Amino acid sequence: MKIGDLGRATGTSVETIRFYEAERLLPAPARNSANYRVYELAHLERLSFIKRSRDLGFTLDQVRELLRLADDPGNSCAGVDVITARHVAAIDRKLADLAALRSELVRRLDSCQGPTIADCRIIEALSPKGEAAG
Amino acid sequence: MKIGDLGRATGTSVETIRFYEAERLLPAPARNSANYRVYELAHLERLSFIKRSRDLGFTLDQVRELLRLADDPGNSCAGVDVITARHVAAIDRKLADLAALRSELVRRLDSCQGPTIADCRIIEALSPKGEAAG
DNA sequence: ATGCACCCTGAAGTCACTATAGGGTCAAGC
DNA sequence: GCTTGACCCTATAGTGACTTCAGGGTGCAT
Repeated sequence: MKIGDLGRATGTSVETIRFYEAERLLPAPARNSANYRVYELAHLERLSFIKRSRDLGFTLDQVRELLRLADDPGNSCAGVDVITARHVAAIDRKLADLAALRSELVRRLDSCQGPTIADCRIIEALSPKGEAAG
Repeated sequence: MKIGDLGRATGTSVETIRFYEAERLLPAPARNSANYRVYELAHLERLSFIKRSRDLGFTLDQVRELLRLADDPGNSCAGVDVITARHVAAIDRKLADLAALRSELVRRLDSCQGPTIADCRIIEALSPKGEAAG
């Protein structure tokens, strides 16, 4: 299996696969006579794991840790739970931040009286002189 | 007003102010005999505008556009509304993505039976062989 | 022989800063 | 007058997770 096949099979770009190899997330595969990378099933499985983890928003460092834990079936599951729970907490913070941000923006959009910048409540709210309107 | 004063007045770091100057978001101020930057009220107002916009999650390119629009009071307010509405839409997408992500993670956390990696439903769900569990 | 899709490496670009190295300025205190 | 410490300066590199680019090699069909 060549790098393009692996990319199609996992939904990962060729460049990203090479990047993961440089980052030591994915072991360097064998090369054929043309110096092309030749991947085995194990690579496909490992890259799938990485892809799923990334799709779930884990950072590469978290993925590294998850891979390390997953590599030994005798490890305690607690480490995985901690990483996941922390990640959920981080997502909760982001959700709260974004929701606050959104309501602020919508409030400004709704109050915009236009038609020109001179009357625009959004610009007014962003400008220091528009403090009272913010 | 020196760069440190401006930073304290707006809640921006000195490095960020210099960065904004290099990015031409903030005009280069006059210098005193010691080659220190000397800021006027106009700089304070412009940096406040930038800071508020950034706090609302606008990208620097969006801030640039908002500044351009804000600079002419005769401009139509519509441009500002479009930028803001697009930003709200982008936030909505992010909120939906994060919410989906969160429920996925929580589902996996809840179903984790532990105690070891061998029984861990999270790792199982991330692994290709655990497809049926995901 | 030509075209095209695919592969290779190494380096630079993205975003919005942040940090670091290596210096200069200025007021206060001894 | 000398040091200490807070502030200022420039230029450069680092962050995360890729993406893009330059410049080339390979393999197969026409």
